[in-house]
Amino acid sequence: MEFQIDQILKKNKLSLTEGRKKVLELFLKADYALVHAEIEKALYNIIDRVTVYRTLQSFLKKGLIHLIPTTDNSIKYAFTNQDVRHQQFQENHVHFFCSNCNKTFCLDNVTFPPIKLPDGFKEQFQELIITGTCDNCK
Amino acid sequence: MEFQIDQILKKNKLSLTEGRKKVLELFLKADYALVHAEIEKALYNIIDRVTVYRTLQSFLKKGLIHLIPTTDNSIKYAFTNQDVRHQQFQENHVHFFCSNCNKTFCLDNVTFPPIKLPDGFKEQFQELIITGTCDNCK
DNA sequence: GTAACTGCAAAATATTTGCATCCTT
DNA sequence: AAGGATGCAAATATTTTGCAGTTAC
Repeated sequence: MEFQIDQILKKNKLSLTEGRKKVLELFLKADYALVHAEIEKALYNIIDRVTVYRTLQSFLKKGLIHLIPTTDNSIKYAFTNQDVRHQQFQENHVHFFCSNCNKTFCLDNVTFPPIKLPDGFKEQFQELIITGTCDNCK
Repeated sequence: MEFQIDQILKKNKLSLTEGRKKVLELFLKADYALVHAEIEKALYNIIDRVTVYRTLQSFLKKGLIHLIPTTDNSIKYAFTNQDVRHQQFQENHVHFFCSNCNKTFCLDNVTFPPIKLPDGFKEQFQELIITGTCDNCK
């Protein structure tokens, strides 16, 4: 995995610092979206809270991770699947929020048809958020 | 409108206090979702910041307003259309986020077909967030 | 009259910024 | 060597809590 991590950072023109490697490792190991607090906690006394904020910003800017809409005043970040990156990322995207374990998953393989909008509204992209119970919690 | 405000509060078993009337009035006048900061600002030196927090909580609990997922670490509250309340509220719901004016609208009349999920995932409800430019900003 | 609501103060959290130092390239 | 990244401290911003006083019914 270390090799993969370095590759991803290089490909995105991000310098290979310890903090970035650690944060990226967390995203690769998790199959669900992360919030700042989880990352901060996981890397407690390894990298600083502020560095986590800045690392997330730089990952976001590169498109390495993306934001997932939430209703709970948190920001959820999900690793952007490198394969779908140029295909679906800017288009329709499906996320699943498990109301039991509170985890959010990207459903990269699920698609949905575009929806017709009222006059005057012009769409850029659509994202679907499905709430329910996930595979682990069923 | 005053009559309407009182009616809505009564119907929802909420006492008719000045603060609640003012907050509800804002929701009725706006055709888009509000965030705490907007409400606080609009009612500056009329009702306290803390009361706004508590009023939003009580409206939420009654279903008078509902949450809209956002990616920007804010909580957006939209007035729940009384007509669709028992029909669509717990089911599929469509919101439109205008990337120009940053306002979010409920599209009560737009519907979409349910999406098939991978095995193990069980859905409760789905909500679609469409980003683009709204009627006012076109 | 009583329970619920409100305002104020303060505590607790969360996020951002500045700056000196360290690390990657 | 140089620019960018980091840690620490501190400034801001946001949200929650406690409590005494007030209001709705």
